[in-house]
Amino acid sequence: MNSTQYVLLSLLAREPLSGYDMKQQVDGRISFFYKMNNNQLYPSLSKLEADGLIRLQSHEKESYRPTKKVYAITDEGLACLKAWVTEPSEPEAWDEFLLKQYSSWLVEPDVLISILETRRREHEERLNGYKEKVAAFREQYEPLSSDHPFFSTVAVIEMGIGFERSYIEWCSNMIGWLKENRI
Amino acid sequence: MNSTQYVLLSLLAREPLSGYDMKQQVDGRISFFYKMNNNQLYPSLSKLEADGLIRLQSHEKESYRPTKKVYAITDEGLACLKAWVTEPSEPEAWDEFLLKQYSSWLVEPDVLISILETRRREHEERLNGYKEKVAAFREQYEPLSSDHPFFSTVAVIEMGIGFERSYIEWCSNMIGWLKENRI
DNA sequence: GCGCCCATGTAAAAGGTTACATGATTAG
DNA sequence: CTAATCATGTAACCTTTTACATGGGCGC
Repeated sequence: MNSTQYVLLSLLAREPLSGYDMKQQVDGRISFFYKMNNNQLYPSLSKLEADGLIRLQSHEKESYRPTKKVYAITDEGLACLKAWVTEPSEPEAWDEFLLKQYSSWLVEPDVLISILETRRREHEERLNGYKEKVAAFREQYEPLSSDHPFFSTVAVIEMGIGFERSYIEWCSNMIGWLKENRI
Repeated sequence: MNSTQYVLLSLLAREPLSGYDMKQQVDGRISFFYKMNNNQLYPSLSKLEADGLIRLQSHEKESYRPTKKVYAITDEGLACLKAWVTEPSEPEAWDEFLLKQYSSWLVEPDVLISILETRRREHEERLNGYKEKVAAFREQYEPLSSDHPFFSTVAVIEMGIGFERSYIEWCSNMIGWLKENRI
């Protein structure tokens, strides 16, 4: 199972769609963190169907158009998707985690909270690592001149720090929201 | 020219290194946004050398060890790297932009400032787009239940908002710093 | 008539991942 | 004597990207 297949399952978990419609949705709605092309799309659909994770719901020939094949997710497909979403991701895999979060509505709030807490801890560790690196650089090489390699090294790590901070904040917001609305 | 080749140029712009040392540096220092393996490494080095962008500086046989091939960047290589760094990246390509910023010390501050300002503007537009999307969702579907697909949709866009914000802030910090230290 | 939209797909090439291969030395 | 480190590389596989192919209808 590759990530394209999980994306297709994620979309079909929401509503039945044709291959063409799935591509439209990916392009229009989640293109900022995932891109798909026809080459991955149709073979992935065939494989999902062969594995029994999706099934052909209708096969309409609308007048002149090519037969539109609308697929729906099966119970096995839904179980497979749920298992993938709750399975831990590596901290580097931003996009995989985002894809999983796109199906977080399938997961029980308590399970989701514990996933988010683990994730937050990992990113707090990374954040501290980056902070230490930058502090060491700044101490040793102050003042930094913009034509020195370390200027860029520090700049790149600063970007990492920003991302980790917003990641951690997002986890906290999600956890807070889930705990408030759990009762 | 693929991104691996630019990474190698970025490292050699800082100091002469052997293939093995480049891999060590990538693994140890910039692994959080870039990964490299031997398969890409050695063919890329050969190609860069064939294209005259790097040259073999020394070819030492230290007693028992395999001959260590230390490469240095050429003037053509430096020009090529500089051209790549100043060339605009698409807003989606985070990692490419980060790689380019790793060599930003080669670029004149004024040029770098204008690159960062363009970049910031692009991300401000994206941020506004996401904000509008979330507002529309929240207005239509309040209150959001955590077992409804839109809960996840909104969550994912919120993460995008966080990233865009930290990106914009980083650009602003860089621009501010460069302007202060320009005189 | 030209190009775009719908809707399915395929082929070829480039890029990336995993694992293996050599071969000497040093640390346990 | 086993495993790890240094240092080069190759082979096989998987994924991704780019482009093409079909074919009718619709707007300009």
